[in-house]
Amino acid sequence: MKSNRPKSRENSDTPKPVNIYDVAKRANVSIKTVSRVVNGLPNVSTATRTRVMEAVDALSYRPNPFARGLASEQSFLIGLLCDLPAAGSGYMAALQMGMLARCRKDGYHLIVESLDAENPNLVQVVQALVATSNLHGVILTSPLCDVRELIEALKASHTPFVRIAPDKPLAGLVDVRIDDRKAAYDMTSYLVGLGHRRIGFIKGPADHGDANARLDGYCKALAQAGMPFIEELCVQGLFTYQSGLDAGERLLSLKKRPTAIFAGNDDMAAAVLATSQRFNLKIPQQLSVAGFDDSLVAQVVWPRLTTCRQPIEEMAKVAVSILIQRPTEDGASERLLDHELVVRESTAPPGVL
Amino acid sequence: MKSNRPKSRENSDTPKPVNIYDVAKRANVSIKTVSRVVNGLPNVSTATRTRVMEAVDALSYRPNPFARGLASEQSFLIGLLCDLPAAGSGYMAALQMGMLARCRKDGYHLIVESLDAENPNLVQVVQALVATSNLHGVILTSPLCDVRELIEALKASHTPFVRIAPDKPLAGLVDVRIDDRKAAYDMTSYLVGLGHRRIGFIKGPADHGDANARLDGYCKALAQAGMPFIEELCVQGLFTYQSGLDAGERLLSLKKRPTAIFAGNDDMAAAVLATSQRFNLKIPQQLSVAGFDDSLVAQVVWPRLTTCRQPIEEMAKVAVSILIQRPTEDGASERLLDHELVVRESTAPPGVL
DNA sequence: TTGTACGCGTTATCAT
DNA sequence: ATGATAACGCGTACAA
Repeated sequence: MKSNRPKSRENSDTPKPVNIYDVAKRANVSIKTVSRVVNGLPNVSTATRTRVMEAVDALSYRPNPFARGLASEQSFLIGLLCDLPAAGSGYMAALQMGMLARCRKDGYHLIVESLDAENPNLVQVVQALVATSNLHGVILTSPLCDVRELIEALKASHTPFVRIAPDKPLAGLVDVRIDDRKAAYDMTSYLVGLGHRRIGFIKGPADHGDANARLDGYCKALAQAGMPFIEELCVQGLFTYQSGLDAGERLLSLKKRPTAIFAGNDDMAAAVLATSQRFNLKIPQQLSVAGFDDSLVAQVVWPRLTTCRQPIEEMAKVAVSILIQRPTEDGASERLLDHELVVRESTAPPGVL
Repeated sequence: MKSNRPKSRENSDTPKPVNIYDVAKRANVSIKTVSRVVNGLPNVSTATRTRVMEAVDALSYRPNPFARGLASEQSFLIGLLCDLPAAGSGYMAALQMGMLARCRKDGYHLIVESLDAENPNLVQVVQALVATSNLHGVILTSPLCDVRELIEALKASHTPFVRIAPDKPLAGLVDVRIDDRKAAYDMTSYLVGLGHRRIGFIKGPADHGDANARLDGYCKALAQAGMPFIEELCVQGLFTYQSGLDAGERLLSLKKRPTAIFAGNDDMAAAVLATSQRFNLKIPQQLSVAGFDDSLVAQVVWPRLTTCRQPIEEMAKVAVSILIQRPTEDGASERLLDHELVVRESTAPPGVL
């Protein structure tokens, strides 16, 4: 016979890569039919289909992802791009959990990549990344999702991507987020409702997505309550614990110190807790503290933090779903998920002693 | 000319997948030569080499990973397998950071997969995973790294893997860890040195790698100090914050309560801090608390935790390095890294008021 | 030092 | 409903 080899290995000292030919032979059909069955395509008689399926798991055959990728441009790989400092946070961990769960459901895998938003040749890095890993889609988190050149590079590479909690909406992009403005508004209103009249606020980094919206919400709530926006009560933070320490110090050193402090995220709120210990302030009797995210720390500190829960895992799942379905090829879209106020022991009416 | 197609696209409405043929043509060489240059193989004159390299980045050519994988069995993918509950911890986050950094250095990518150690068909899941993703190597974390069937499955699949911080050494495996026993011994000795005579201990889950070694170290230190091991002072925990709450409660409810508590990890130590608030105990004046890991929480709580730092990122890097170099094809090996005692504000001599 | 030709395991086209 | 056969892009014996 001619050496027209339908492949298979006999010299088995190496395990035994079962391939589509083996299955075809065993089921007495062509490889194309096997392919159809494996990929759930129509036009196969139920008889052959079952016969093939039997062969498949008799041989415990798995399609080779490389061959598949090479032939079909499908990688089943979702890329998660996150900024270096954020990579270790509870927020990111929760995101990953959600993505993982959703990926698993459809046989996708998650590739994690940490980037440095400050890196001057960030674009190069990303280009190399998408080029060398053939991602099915990419998920961008803060603050990466607001870096213009990065977005342009991604667009140019024709890699679908969705942003989670971006700062500003941008033409033609698809975003997943909560209404940070409304959420911060709710929290501030809650504090006002408690009776607080001097409410401090610790901002997040100016380039950071949700941070600005939260500031807006804070302002709006004050305005609506007929309370003035007091410059000195609104200090800059960076979403890090350390920055929260500094911010807290500044707020608590004020001549007229606030009776409540609303921090832009939980890490900074936890820092305020620590700082108030140094100032010998009892929480919540002498000072109310609120955070944002409902991350792990919110429940680990004492007293536990009143905070605003983002449905982080849910957001992650939605983002992956969008990518998998490859919708809105061009049209922008925005998925707005619900937030939730979580009241714990760190807040109370002012002046209760 | 014959239709022996060196491929390339002219009808460019789709971007333009530059392939090795394009580069070859432009550099006036064969694809084999391009391949050699791209892969840094020898036997290429420096003249041609530079010519090829110019062509490469003139066209900004990137080898197609699928084709490469299909032809060479190289995936450049490292798999990180972690248990579901652990996935969100600071420990895992730190591990990832280290792995990411190391992977990047050699053009590898990190695929994260969360598994449920309790899942009865865990083995199936893992088999499917390695079969469908062609991992270059796999990293196992606690408690997955001590699940026998899992290890057997991995062995059978011929996927190289290394374990991080496993419980027991197993024949023929390669492990990366610190000396948990020694570390716990050091911490306990430190507390003894402070003058504590009743030292509580919160164990980690029995099936969890490092947990048992730490218990051993605790016992050894007591013995060496001529102190008895007191049953009621040693309570079970699960490495979770919640379990720490329970354990702390039990220890602090004792008739003769301990003057110091050494928790198996930081999360549980943080919980003890919270519980002692409820018992109105001043830390460290009335109770010393020590943790383990030096994770983020250790610095976020107040007072900050005295703890034992594991070089987590370093361990991660070492693990990846091992996988990349594919060493010790069969021989076992163990890399022992150094730990470090980090003394902060949560510990002090007993009875100082 | 350099090039030719084939194999890797799929998917897809186009007949049957 | 099913099958022969050509891509897909790269590595690599083997030849030159």
